[in-house]
Amino acid sequence: MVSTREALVDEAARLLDAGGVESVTLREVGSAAGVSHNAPYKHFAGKQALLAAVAARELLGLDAALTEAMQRQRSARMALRSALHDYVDWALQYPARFKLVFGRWTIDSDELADAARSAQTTFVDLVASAQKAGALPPGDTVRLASLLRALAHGAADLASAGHLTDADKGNAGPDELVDDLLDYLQNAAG
Amino acid sequence: MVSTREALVDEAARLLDAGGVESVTLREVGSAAGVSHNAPYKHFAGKQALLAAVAARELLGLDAALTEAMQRQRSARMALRSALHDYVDWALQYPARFKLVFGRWTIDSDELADAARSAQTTFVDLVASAQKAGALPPGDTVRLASLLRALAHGAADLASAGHLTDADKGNAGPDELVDDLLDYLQNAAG
DNA sequence: CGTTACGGTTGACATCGTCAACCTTAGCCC
DNA sequence: GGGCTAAGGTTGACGATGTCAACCGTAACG
Repeated sequence: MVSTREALVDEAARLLDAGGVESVTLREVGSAAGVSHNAPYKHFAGKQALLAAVAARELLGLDAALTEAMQRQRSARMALRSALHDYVDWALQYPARFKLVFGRWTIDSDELADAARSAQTTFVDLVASAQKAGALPPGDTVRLASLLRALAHGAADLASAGHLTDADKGNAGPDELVDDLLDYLQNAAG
Repeated sequence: MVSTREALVDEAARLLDAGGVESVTLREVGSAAGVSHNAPYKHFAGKQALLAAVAARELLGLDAALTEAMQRQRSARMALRSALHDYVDWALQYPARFKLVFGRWTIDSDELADAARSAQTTFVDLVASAQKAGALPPGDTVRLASLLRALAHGAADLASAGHLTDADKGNAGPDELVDDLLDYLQNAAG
């Protein structure tokens, strides 16, 4: 038997996927977890704190997936490409979790901040490997990582919101945009 | 004397800036416009329709700013850079409007769709000019425009949410990321 | 055995989006 | 002029929701 706290986080994540943030109500979360509409307050300071716990759990999962992609691939370039594609695919499959994790955090959560720091460090390491392997141009690694992260984030967000299909050409999805940038950077690395 | 409808849109935009989307209530919008809490329903089908009107107005303003930036600058490269910087600056100054305009639209609004199409066309024209001037590599213009738009969007969104300062190096703000990408693309065009 | 902290409950309250019913006024047709 | 209609406004109500307060049982511990 899992703890009630975990059950609440599980149900909140499930409702999040089912209908977006606005469909997550403390009453339904409690009800689905088999407790009353006010039980969540015994485990979280409020709705925002519950959502922060969901975000932290999701961010830890992303970090783990990133680490795994790093070790699975042969070349640093393919590892980076794979990681960015996984990120984009995850964002498109779970848009509500994506917006929750990478939206503005309304509360201060150490759990969440730690998870974010860990994921950021893992990704910067991955970018550094790709630089050493000559797949990316040299220079400030953190700054280059920010560039890659910003593009993947923006492409995923625009696509998720339906703003990338304006020209309905169909050949400019978020995955293709990531590949385009990697190609440009590869050439710049000479 | 402006129409009540315009006043409602004005007040909604003002409340949006004051405290985010969740602080925009139809009751307060109506009250601030000097009408009752139900008057907005005489002009809009509901809250989403009112927000869509705000988004459409904002998008038209963006399009106009884009056109103006296009004509103000000497070179196509500077025009593009200026337009992207303006976009980022606007997103950082009015994060709620930014999220509203570029988030998922929950209703079908012709007004909104037309404004988006217009802004998209203007931006693609700007990218085409930069390609002709040799500031950007040749190739699918729409796709290249998507790449630029995705980066600017992602950088602005991450910065607005506070997720770009993790390493607090301070030298990788959204404007710098835009410049980095433009430099890489300029070299690829050479 | 008394006390205390934890996790749960019920009940209440203010706020919000929305719907229904009603009112007023201007324009229009006969 | 008299009646009709539509636009724009009002009040009142309802259900859903986040949150607070009060209460309660139970297990650990001195």
